[in-house]
Amino acid sequence: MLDLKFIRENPDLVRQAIANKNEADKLNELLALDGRRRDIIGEVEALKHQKNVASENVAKTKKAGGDASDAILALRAVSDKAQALDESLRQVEEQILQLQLRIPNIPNSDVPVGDESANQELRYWGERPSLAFKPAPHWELGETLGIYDGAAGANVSGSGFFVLKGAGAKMQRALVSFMLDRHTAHGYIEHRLPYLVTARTMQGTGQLPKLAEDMYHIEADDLYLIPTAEVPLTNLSAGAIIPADLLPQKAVAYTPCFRRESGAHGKDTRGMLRVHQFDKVELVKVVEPEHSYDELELLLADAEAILQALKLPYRVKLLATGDLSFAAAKCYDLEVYSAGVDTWLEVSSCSNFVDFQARRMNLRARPKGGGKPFFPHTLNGSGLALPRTMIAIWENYQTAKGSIIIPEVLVPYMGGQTEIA
RNA sequence: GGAGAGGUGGCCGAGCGGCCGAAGGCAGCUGCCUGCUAAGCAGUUGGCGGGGAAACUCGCCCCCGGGUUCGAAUCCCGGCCUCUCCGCCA
Repeated sequence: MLDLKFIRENPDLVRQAIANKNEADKLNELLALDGRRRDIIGEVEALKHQKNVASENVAKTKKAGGDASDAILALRAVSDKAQALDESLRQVEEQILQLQLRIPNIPNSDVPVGDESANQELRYWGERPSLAFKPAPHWELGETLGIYDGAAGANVSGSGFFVLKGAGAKMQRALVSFMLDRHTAHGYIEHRLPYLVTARTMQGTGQLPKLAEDMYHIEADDLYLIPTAEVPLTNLSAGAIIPADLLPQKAVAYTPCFRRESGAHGKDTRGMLRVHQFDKVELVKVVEPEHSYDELELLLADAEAILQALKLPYRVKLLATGDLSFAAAKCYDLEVYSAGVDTWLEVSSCSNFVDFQARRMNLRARPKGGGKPFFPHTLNGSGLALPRTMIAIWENYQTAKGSIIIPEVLVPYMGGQTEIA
């Protein structure tokens, strides 16, 4: 979230960001509450000071063996009044927090303003495959080869779930291992994470309160299934003050991701394009504020390296303000071209959240020589989302006879297998 | 799931309901001393918020949230977490 003081001092900037991100504008309400909050604080603290002084006098009187019953009687009134004020302060602060949690991050100045039509396609990499036959979509390929079973997924869990079998399942595992190996070679520390997290954790990275409808919630224990490893991975040190010389922290984790996709019914329903559960390898960085935009470029390059190694054609998009997520200040999307469905599939979003998430989760860092703790910047990016990466492999590497050539870098991870036929 | 123990500052560890934001120790920092290091001596070292240009000042913080009280680290209730034992279990 944004610093209350910053909001107070830069209302126009904040209002513009809200408009650019198409969020509800509750700024005036927030500012009014903030004024009330400070009024109450002034009052309640004066009262408490009075109370503290008088209370000390009671102690002294009693110690000296005197009678303090009059003073005590007078104090009771002051004490009650302070308590009542404290209660209204608590209420105002809760209201402020609820509003504050719904104010989006401010887009960085180099982010194009506008809706998704203002997104900038920055560059293309690789050649789209030129197939001498009409490429089949992955669900046809997969079902024919016996490596994908959509019906079985629906059978056990309903629509939006799928099953991989044989070489399909193995390729998914191969991709996970390959990605983890690449990223750890680039200095990311591998993590295994909980898939269920608390509401507080969801709030830390910005999923709650806004996206409550998009997540699976376990009622009995009040836990949420993670929609991305970003959530547990970024929150690992939430609430703590970490030594700044531990920065930058680079972490990678493979987890399944669970999404209700409540707003997306009827969209991309075939195959593995949009599903309720999918695997993803995620990169997270916690860095010094002054380096975060450089780190974003490096993060993007680390994600791109996977697509390049797999020889999959892709493009890089810089998202416009209207397409930017609630918590992000700047974001690049990586989209892979997939021949069967003949579209660009988003396989990674690389974002810089600056101090927005750190402030929400109260994650701070202590400067090397000591001094005031500061909010580090957090970043994340998929490296990469699995089903769509695999879709692109199946569809781009398919042959006229219906088999799939396995990308070279994956062959060692597939036990030497070079083709799925 | 059952029974017990415990959560205090960067760490260890004390703490009768009233100068306790908290003894003492360690670690850190600053002086002094000293060929260097160590030791010794003295001082110093938390977070958040309000006011102030600033020096500074006020309030809150002893796991969290309530309660009792003029006054709570200290008493009461609830929760969370950690540890030990038993049971169950991949």
